[in-house]
Amino acid sequence: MLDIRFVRENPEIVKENIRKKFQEQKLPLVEKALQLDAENRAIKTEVEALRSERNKASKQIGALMGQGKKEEAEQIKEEIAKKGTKIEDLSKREKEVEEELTKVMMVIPNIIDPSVPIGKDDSENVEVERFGDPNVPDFEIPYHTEIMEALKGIDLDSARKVAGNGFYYLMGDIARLHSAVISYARDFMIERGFTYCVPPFMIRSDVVSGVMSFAEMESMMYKIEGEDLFLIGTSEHSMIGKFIDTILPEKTLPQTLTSYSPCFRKEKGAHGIEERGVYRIHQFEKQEMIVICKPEDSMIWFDKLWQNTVDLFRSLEIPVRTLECCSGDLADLKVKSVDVEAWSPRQKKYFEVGSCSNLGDAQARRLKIRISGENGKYLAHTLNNTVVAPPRMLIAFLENNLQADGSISIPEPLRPYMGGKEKIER
RNA sequence: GGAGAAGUCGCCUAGUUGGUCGAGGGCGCAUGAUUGGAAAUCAUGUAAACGUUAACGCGUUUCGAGGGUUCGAAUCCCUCCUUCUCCGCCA
Repeated sequence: MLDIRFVRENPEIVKENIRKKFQEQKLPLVEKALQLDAENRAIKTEVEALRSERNKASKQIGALMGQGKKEEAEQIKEEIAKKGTKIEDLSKREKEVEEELTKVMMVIPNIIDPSVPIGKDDSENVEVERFGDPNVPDFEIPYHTEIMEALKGIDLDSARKVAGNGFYYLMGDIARLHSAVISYARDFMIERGFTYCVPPFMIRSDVVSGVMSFAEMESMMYKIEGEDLFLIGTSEHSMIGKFIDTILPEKTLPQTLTSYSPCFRKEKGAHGIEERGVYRIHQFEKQEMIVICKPEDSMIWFDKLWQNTVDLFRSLEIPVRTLECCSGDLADLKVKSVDVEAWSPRQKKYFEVGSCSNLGDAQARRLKIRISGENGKYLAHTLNNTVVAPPRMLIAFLENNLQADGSISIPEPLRPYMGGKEKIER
């Protein structure tokens, strides 16, 4: 969500930004916002003048009543009553206009960073850098569920009976590996100075609309029946929500947090649930990192954040690359975003295992997350990034660590979390 | 889940027969005076959002949130949220 003042002063920049994101259908919204803004201010001027008049008169009545001059007071009362309906009408209109304006402002996309490549959709995302050699072994790598099943590590049939498609039972050493990865990732981030946090797994609707766009909400969030609660799609939601309506002193920044949570997603729309496996599912677990910082620091933090994920995967010998999200693929709230992708020796291509985003002040404006400093108060910047989401990362892990004999070698750093095991065998 | 109490300007607190209360006091903080310097003391100032203005300023709204009654609500009514105490239940 942009600042209405920015739109007022820079309508052409806002329009150009919409064009860059290939959302031409939203161009008329800019004019609409400007018109609603003008109307809003005109109404405010008028209604506030009327209210001012009424307030003065009310004070007069108070004074007269105090002096016992009832008749004079009654006279003024009548005069005010006549104007009352006009104030009411205007107030009503004021509210309508404000609501409409907010609605429009909610769907005008955030201004993207100048460094974001221009492109229509995900096919035009740009590879930035590769880390590690994408190796392909000389034996065949099966589909990840087959690797897991061979190790008695997954039961999708039971999961379908119990919860339906898009759920899983992880079993035995694979389940343990899953927990090991989460624990390892947690400690990895704690060592880098992040504060560990376990947040609420459900959040209220006002937080939901503060942290994501309406479109996202529709396609992602599960609502609890009969309650004003939603299951979180990622701990970013409750972690950024943690700062709703707060003014942070400058010296408390940056806030760097790493959080664990299960994540629940409808996955409605574009992709849907994959038929077999744990690539795209309704429920998974994730270690996340978020940063709240001063606006001038957000790009520095952006680079530090994705680097953390790259380092984590590299510490487990998994080749990765970074892929920059092009303008058309960038969610409306985001200023810049880069995906971390892991190498799949089976598919001989990279696939997404994490996403790092700089939201600028968009979430901060919706949630009123501000910073107080020497030069007054201003909106914070918010960022988030995946440390690791184990079910999906296990695909990369298993494919890259599979041995010719069907066993899985466990990289050194993970062994303490696996009871010292060096490999998982059939 | 049941019964009761409460939510005021960074913190503590005054304010319940509705009217000079957007709100008094204390602490904290800022500036100035005093001092060789500090402490102490004294003085002044100290919420946010929005509108308007070149600016000083002026105005509107906000006393947990949202509605209502009224010319006028921190004060009365309704709904919700949160906290505390007691009881019940339960990882």
